[in-house]
Amino acid sequence: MSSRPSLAQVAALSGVSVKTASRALSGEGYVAVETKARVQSAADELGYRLNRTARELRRGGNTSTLVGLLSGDLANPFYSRLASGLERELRMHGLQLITASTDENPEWERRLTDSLLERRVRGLVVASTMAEHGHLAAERRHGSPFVFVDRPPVDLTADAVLLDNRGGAKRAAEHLLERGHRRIGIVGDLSRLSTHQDRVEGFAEAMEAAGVADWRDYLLEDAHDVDKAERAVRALLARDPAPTALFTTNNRITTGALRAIGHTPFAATNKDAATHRDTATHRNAATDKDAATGNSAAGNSAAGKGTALIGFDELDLGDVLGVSVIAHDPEEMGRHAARLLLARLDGDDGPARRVVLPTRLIERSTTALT
Amino acid sequence: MSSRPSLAQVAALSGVSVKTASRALSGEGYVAVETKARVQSAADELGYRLNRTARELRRGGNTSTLVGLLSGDLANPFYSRLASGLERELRMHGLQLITASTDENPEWERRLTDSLLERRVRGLVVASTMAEHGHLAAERRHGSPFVFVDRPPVDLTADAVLLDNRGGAKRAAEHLLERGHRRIGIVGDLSRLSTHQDRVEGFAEAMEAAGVADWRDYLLEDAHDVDKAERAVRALLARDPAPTALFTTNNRITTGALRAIGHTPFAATNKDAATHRDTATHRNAATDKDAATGNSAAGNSAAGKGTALIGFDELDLGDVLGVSVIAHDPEEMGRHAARLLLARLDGDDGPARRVVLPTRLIERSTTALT
DNA sequence: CTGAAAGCGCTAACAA
DNA sequence: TTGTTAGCGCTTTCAG
Repeated sequence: MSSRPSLAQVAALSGVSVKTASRALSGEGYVAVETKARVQSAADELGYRLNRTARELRRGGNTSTLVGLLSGDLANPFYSRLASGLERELRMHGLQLITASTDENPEWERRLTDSLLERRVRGLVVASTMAEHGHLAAERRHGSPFVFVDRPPVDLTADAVLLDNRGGAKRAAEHLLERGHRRIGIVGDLSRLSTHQDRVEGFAEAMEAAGVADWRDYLLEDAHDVDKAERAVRALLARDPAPTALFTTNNRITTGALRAIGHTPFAATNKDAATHRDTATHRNAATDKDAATGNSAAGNSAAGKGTALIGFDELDLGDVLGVSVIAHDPEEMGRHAARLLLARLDGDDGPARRVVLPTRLIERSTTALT
Repeated sequence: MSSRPSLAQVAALSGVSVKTASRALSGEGYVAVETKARVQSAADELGYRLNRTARELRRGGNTSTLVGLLSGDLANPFYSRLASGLERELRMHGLQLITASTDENPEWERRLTDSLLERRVRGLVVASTMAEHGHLAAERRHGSPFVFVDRPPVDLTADAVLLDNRGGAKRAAEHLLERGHRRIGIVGDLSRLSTHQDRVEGFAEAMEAAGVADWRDYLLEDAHDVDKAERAVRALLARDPAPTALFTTNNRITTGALRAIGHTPFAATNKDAATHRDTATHRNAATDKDAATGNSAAGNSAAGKGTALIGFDELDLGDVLGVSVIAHDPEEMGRHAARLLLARLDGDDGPARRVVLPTRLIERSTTALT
């Protein structure tokens, strides 16, 4: 627990001035080889390690190598893949990522933003959950570049990497309409999120163009987690008349829907049940053998089995399961964000850029013609 | 792009000393309400923001609020869920997570570890990919607590949160053996990883207890990504005699195996193909309609369709797909790591602790009796 | 309640 | 090639 050795101690031990020690260790040059070796071994002996924060303080201004990322929750594959793409790209340029989860809570987002800025991050990538961003206007003047991802800035001009939400959702609806569906349920995330609104809009556009005026009857919103989504879908399928198809507007809702619909490959022998979902519950390495009691998937399969489904976001096992989706590339979004940021750090002071990434329809068995 | 205002500038503008400004803004007290208000408004006017690195430098020692996490790749759900659990727990205690991906490359790990230590992180959580950790012994004496996750430290005493890899793998093998399987293929990750070795050991124990001596004939290792795993499984199934069951030792290998085996729910109508896997490829929002050409999943279904399968790690849609797994809770591992770290930061200097988290068998349709 | 001086660990600027 | 001095932005210490 002895406190860390400083450069001064290394200098003392090797009998040189602090500055010489600094030069020797930071590879600045202009140090006799012999001196350098002596300093090096003194450093090793003491277990010396540069204090990067002190260096950055002295060097002043923009020398931090930290980039902040604010997003909903890393456990969501969309965010984690975004983070992965971003981190890798930054790492290649000597920058490090510091992540903070907001849990889609504006208050947390505000607090964490402050905290990252106090830490003098070099830039900030944010999948914002806030309604507006005027409060960041002052920051921009102080030279911290922001890149918005997934959701655009409101009341603020800044770079952004977005998805073609509207187009993707429209395509999803068209795909279902082409297959003859008219009563199409749509289950969405938090209604305040712009991504949600855009997806509903795109959906609406296709539906109205097809002359389906009452599509709102089958709209369910604010299904923010898998369980809520499962319940929402179940409720939707219980309607009379029931929808013949579903559009789920993100990966978690699609997961919930799949559970509700019971698109299980081997329904007859499937022994899995709702109790298995909570992997947080540990039961001492015991064997779980649930009989079919309370098996929600099987239980409802009669109701939803024939229901067509298409989801926004690709799923990890989407290909194996055969789920039709509107796919896009979260890693690419992260890489793009990194590139925009790096350009700013490189001195680019042009007008704010907005990149819109495409989506594509992947047609699989959940929307196959019967 | 004007540089950030410092406390001195706030002090100047409000006509007080630097120290008074400091007191006013950091809520230290002993400031006249009126003075405090004046300083506050000056700070607002200038857009002042505390420089936390300067504060930490001055306060000395262990005042950083940063905790580092080193792991393979956030895009892997195991790591991202671990990170999520860790981050949330730390956040509740005012600490922030800084993540770095090693891509299972020891060289990167070493470099990133150095970098994090130079940043004076308060502690380090590491899913190490290195063969030994003796080089960190010096660090421990300087008061930076390490917590190893998933894989234990080698040549170093430190806290660790591990899985019951051996027990879980043994249980998997027993489960298959109980169902009458004898020729069981086992596909594993990088053979140098201790987790892999432990899982193979557990598997071996059960196999040998059951009198299956030649299990190694069906062992394939170093299938580190989904594609490699898919190919490995395909090769295994092409053997004569082919294995009747498979044990895949992590989530990515299981994914690859599912693709190879083609456990698709609607095989007859499944239109998905290998080309869809690369979501990195964007094709301008176009519709992908692949005919069954080159559909690897369907193509091999004849070979592997009847093959039983159990995987280590839960899968996102494992319940819907009906895949039997040895499950555990990555978030819990993260939370545990946080707790161990927090205890150390709180002054706990007892002997190194080792937590072993249980696994549990979830029996689903891929190992159902036919 | 307020302030002046010193210093955290490091490096820029300027000497020698 | 090496050393000295000053100072990054903040807080501690000690006086007012």
